[in-house]
Amino acid sequence: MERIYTPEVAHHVGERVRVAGSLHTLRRLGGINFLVLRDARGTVQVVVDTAEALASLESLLPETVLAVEGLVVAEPQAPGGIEIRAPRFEILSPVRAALPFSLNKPALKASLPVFLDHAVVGLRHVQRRGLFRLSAGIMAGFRATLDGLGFTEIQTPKLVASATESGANVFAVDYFGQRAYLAQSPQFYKQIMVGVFERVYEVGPVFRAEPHDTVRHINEYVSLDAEFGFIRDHRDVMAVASAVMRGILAYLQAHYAAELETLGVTALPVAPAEFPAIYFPDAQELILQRWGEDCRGEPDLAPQHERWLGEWARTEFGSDFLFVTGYPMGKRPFYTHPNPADPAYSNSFDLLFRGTELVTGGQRLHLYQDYLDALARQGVTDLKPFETYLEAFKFGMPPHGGFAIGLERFVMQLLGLDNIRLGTLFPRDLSRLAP
RNA sequence: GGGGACGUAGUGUAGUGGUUAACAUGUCGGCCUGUCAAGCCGAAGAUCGCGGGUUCGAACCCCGUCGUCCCCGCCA
Repeated sequence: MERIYTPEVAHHVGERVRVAGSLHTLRRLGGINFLVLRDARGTVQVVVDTAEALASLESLLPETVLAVEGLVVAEPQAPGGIEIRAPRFEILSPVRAALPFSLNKPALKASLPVFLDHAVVGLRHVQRRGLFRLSAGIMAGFRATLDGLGFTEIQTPKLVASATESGANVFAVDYFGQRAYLAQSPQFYKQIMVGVFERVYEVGPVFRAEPHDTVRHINEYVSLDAEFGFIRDHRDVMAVASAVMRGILAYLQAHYAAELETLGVTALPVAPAEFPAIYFPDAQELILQRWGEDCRGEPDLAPQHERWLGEWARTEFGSDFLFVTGYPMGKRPFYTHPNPADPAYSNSFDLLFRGTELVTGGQRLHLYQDYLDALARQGVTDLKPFETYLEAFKFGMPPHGGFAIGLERFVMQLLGLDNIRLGTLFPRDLSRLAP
């Protein structure tokens, strides 16, 4: 008999069906017992009321993998109004060891380190599983939105020869006796590919060797990158970035309602047709006026400043999103395009989502000579590591720009997680390289 | 890299100097024919992270050490 998924069982009342999955829970009441079987899509109750059937489950613990054949019966007392009776069990993979923590309770009760140590089974919990389904939905929504805008998906190398993009620390690896690095971003390659496809995006891992230890940093994360040509300036990039955010949220609403419900998300973030934006120096002025902290002249915003600005966007514009534009040039990588009217500031932006930096982007330089000048200003004398990168500009690149979204941070802010590690399948941090 | 807090059964917690370290959950055994966080009865399970010190006496106080978490810097 062909196996069906648990949500389909309801369509087979009066028939015998075969379902397969994990033993979620077995409630033994004596003469009647209820086994709940969990598969990838849901759960179904199986009534076990004969000694033989019960004996076939003897000494099996939760997470035992089994197949069940039985008769589907409509029963008002059953969860979902449906249950399987007169079952025959086929044990596919018996479990006789107790789990480190219960997976069959509504809320998973394990501390963060315990959960992470046992993530291989902990991820099976319905809520954790739903969270990572949602994460898949964010990637799918990102792709769907950009596909609709004429972008081409690319995959660029994660093993790279030079680690010269910015100040961020990189992981060095041995590459057949040569020094190589794990890519800290696809920046160079995605720009190069604008010369090929004009509009590109990439979903892939990036590696940061920063020894930071906070609730919103990990050392390997998934970056949702986009880059495209023939822009006027960074405002065109912001328009696409906000369209992507709205596109992702709409995609979740359309295709991931069940996961959102499982995770208790009753309302999606407020993403207005046009996201509010504030110019970097104006943001600092606002912080002084509203919260009395003078950070004018500082090259960057501190996390507290971002939280304040997030509140402000919420109360002032009813938006969960806020662009901060024009970060000082000194704080941005060399490929950043300056503001022609105010060259100390850049044509770049951050997008704050509920008061945390979620997206960084901007207009890039596109003229060959500008790159040579920018690198010289950075004190770079050896252009050799930049050779392949610069070659693209030598042979003509359109005005372009792009942005990158941190996937796990998006999940974290969307679901109000306390720690980004909860939004990462197998997080890599200062002390965690396994599982 | 700088600062702060916390380490107690498998798991989550209580216990702030005094016999046998408590509760919930999980596990094991028993009862139970409508459970859905099942219920009731019983059992096992902790050298209180590790090492040293103070004390008649330490889970508790002190020092060291290891581990974990949080904040800042930095970033997505």
